[in-house]
Amino acid sequence: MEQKKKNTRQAQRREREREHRYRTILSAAEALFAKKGFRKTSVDEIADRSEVSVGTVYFYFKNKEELLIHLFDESLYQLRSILGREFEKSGSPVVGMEMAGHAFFDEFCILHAEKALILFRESPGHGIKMEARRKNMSELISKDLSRAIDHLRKDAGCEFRNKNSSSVYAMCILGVYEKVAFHFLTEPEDAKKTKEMALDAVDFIIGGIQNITGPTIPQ
Amino acid sequence: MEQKKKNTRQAQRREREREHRYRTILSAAEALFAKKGFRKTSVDEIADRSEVSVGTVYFYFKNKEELLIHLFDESLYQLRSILGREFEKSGSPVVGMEMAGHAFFDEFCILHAEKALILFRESPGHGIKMEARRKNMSELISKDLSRAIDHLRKDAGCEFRNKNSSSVYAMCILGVYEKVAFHFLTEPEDAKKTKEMALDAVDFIIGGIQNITGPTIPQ
Amino acid sequence: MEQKKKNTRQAQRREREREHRYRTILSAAEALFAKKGFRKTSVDEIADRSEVSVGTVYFYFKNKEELLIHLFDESLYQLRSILGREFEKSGSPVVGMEMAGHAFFDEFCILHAEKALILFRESPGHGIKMEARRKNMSELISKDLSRAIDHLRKDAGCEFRNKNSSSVYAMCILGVYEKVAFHFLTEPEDAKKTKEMALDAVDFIIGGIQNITGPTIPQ
Amino acid sequence: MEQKKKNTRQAQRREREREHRYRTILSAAEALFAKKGFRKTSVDEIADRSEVSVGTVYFYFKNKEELLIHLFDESLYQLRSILGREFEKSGSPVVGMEMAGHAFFDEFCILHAEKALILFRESPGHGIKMEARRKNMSELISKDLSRAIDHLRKDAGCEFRNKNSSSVYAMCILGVYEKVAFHFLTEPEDAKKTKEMALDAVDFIIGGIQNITGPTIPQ
DNA sequence: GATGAATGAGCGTTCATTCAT
DNA sequence: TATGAATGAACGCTCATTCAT
Repeated sequence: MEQKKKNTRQAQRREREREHRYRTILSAAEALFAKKGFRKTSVDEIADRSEVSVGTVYFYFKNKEELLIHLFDESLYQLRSILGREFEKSGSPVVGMEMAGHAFFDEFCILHAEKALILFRESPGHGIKMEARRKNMSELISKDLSRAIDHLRKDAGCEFRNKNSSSVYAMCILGVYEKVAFHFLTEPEDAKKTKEMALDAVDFIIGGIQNITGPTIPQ
Repeated sequence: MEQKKKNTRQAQRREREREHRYRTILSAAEALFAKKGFRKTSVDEIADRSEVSVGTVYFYFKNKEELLIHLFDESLYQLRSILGREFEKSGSPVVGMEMAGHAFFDEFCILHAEKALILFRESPGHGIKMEARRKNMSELISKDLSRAIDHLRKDAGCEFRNKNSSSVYAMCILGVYEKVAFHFLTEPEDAKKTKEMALDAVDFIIGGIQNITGPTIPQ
Repeated sequence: MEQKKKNTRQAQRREREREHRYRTILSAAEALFAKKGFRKTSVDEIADRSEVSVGTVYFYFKNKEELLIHLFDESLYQLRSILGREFEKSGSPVVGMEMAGHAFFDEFCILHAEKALILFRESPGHGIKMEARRKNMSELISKDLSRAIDHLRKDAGCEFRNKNSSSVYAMCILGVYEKVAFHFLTEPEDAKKTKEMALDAVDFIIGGIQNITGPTIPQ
Repeated sequence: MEQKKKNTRQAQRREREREHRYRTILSAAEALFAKKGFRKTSVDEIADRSEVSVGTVYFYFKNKEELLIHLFDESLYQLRSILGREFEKSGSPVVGMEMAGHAFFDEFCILHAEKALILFRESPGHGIKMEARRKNMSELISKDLSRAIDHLRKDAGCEFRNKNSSSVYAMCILGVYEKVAFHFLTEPEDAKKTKEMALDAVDFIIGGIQNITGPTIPQ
C-alpha cells in the first residue's frame, strides 16, 4: 500500500516532468519557427533551446513535421477560441463579425504573434500531412465565419447567389485576415498605426459582407 | 559579302538558340517550382527537365534563387499588365475594379496558373534578395490598386479615415486575391464553380470598397 | 553507488572512444594530406580511411580547413618541442644550434615525416585562417632561432649590422631546414646518405652564423 | 609570284599575330598566377584578361598546367641567366657567389617579382608533370651553384666530406634564397629594410660556404 | 584559327533521423 | 526514458575541358 502510494507519487511526478518537457520542447520550437521559419530551424537548435538532447525531441515527437503540426493545431485552437468568443458575446452577427475582426488584429496578432506567425507565415510546401492540416485550418475557420455569415443573411432575409457563397465570403475574410496579419507580423509598426490599419481592415470586411446581403440590410 | 551574310545568319541562329535554351530552362523551372515548390526542386531536376546539364543551368543563371527571381518578376509583370489593362479600359474606377477582379480570377489564375502559383504559393524564407522581391511585389500591386481606390474616393467626394487607408484597402483586396487564387490553384474545381466563386469574391471586394467610400456613393 | 560507478566507467569509456575516433580521423587526414596534399584529398576519402561516415568527420571538425589547422598546429608543436629540447640541453648556443639541426634532420624529418610534410609541403593559398597559421609558424620558429643567435652574438661580444639581423639569420636557417627537409621527404634516400647530407647542412648553418658573429669567435 | 609574296606577307603577319596572342595569354596567366595563385585562377579569367576566348587558350596551350609549366620554365631561365651572368662577371667564385646573391635579392625578386612568385610561391601538389619541373628547377639551379662551390673548394685546396657535399651546400643556398624571397614577395617592406635583409642573407650564405671550405681559406 | 556554349564529375557541407548504451 | 554520436543521402555549385560551328 505504502509502496503503491510512493509509486503513485513517483508516477505523478514523472507525469509532471513528462508534461513539462513536452511543453518546453514545444515552446522552443514555437519560438524558433516563428523567428527563423520551419526550414531554417534545425532539430539540434530546438533541442539546445529546450536544454534536452536531440534524441529526447524524437522521443516526444515523431519528427520535425509533427512538431510543426502540433504547434499549428494549438495556434489554430487559440485563434478559433478567440473568434468564437466574440461571435458568442455579440448579439448580432454583424457586430460579432466586427468584434471578431478586432479581436483578430488587436489580440491574436499582437498577444500571440508567434502563433500567428506559425499559422500565416509558414508556407505551403512542407510534408503531405502538414498540407492537409493547412487545408483543414482554412476550412475550419471558414466554417466558423460561414456560419456567422449565414446568420447574417437570414437576419437580412435575403438569398445568396448559391449555397456556396457564404463559404466564399468566409474565404475572402480569411484572406484579408492573413494578408494584414502578415504585414503586422513581418513589418511591425507603432501601436497607433496598427490600430488604424485594423479599423480600416475591419471596415473593409464589414463592407464586403453587407454588400453581399444586399440592399435589404437596414441602414 | 557572302561570308558576312552567312556570319550574320549564323549569329542570328545562335542568338535564337541561346534565347530558346534560356526560355526552356526557365519554363522547366517554372513548371517544377509550381508543382513541387522552390525548396523541393533541385537544380539537377531543372537541368534534367530542360534536357541540359547542370553546368548549362548555371551558365544562364547565377544560381537557383536567380531563377526564382526571374520567374517571379515575369509573373508579376504579367499580372500587372492584366490588371492595368482592365483599369484603363473601364470608364469608372468601380467598374475597373470589378473587371480587374474578373481578369485576375478568370484569366490570370486560369491561363497563367503556374505564374500565379509562383507569385502566391512560394513561401517567405528564401534568400534576402527574394524577400525584397516579394515585398516589392506586394507594394507594386498595392500601389496599383491604391490608385484606383483613390480615384474612386474622389469621385464619391468623400474622405478616408486617414491618408493610409487606401493602401490598407488595397492590401485587403490583395489578400482576397491571394486567398481565392490559392484555393483555385491547389484544389482546382470545375469551371462553373470556379466562375461562381469568382463572382462572389468580386462582389465581396466591391462591397468592401463601397462601404469605405461611405453612404455618399449614389446607387 | 554501483550505478554511479558504472556510469562513471561508461562515461570514461565513452570519453576514450570519443578521443580515439578523434585521433583516428586526424591520423587519416594526416596520412592523406601528407601523401596527396590538402587540395587533392577529399573529405570522403578521409571518412573512408577513418572507417567513419562523412557526417562524423564534420561532427568532430568544423570543416576541412579546421582539420589541416589542427594537424599544422600539432606538427608545429612537435617541432618546437624537439628544437627547444636541444637548445636547453646544450651549454653553448653554438652547440645548441648544431644539436638542433641534427634533431631536425635526423629526428623530426625521419620519425615525424608526415608532420614535416604538412608543415613544409602544404602550399600557401588555402583559407585565410590557414594563411595566418603558416605565417605564425614561421615567426615562432624564427623567434626560437633568433633567441639562440642573440645569445651567440653576446657570447662572442660582437655587434650585428642592425637589430633585425638575428631574425634574418633565423629566416635563413629556417630556409635551409625547409629545403633540405623537403628533399628528404620527397625523395627519400638511404639512411647513410641522409645522414651525410644532414651533416653538411648543419655545417652550412654553423658556418653561416659563425661568419655573422664575425672574426671575434675564437677558433 | 605575286600571289606567293602576298601569301608570305600574310603568313608573316599571321605568325606575328600568333606569337602576339601566345605572349598575351602567357602574360595574363603570369599576372593572375602571381596575384591569386594557380589554383584560384580559372581559365576563364585568363581568357578574359587576354581578351581571348577560352577555346583560344586551349588552342595555344594543352591545358592549364601547361601554362604554369611554360611560365615556370621562363622564370627559371630568367633566374639562371641572372645568376650565371654574375658568376661569369666575377673573377673569384666567392665574389661571384656574393654578387649572385645580391642579384637574386635585389634584381630578380624586385624587378621580376611575378616570376619569382611563380617559382617560389606555387606549392607542390599540382600535376605530375609540374612536379617533375619543380624538381628539375631545383636540380638545375643547384648544379649552377654546385659548380661555383666546386671552384671555390679547388681554389681553397681543400677536400669535401664527400662528392655530394657541394650539391648539399647548393641546396642550402637555394633554401635561403627561397625563404627570403618568399618573405620579400609576400610581405613587401620598404626598400631600405629589404636591402639590409639582403645583405644579411648574403653574409649568411658566404659564411656557410666559407666554413665548408674550412680554415684553409685565407682571410 | 577562333569562338563560347555545353558538359558533368566532383567537391564541401548540411541535417533529419536512428540506435546502442 | 534520455542521450548524443553516427549516419549518409542530398544539395548547390565550380570549373577544366571539349567541340560544333
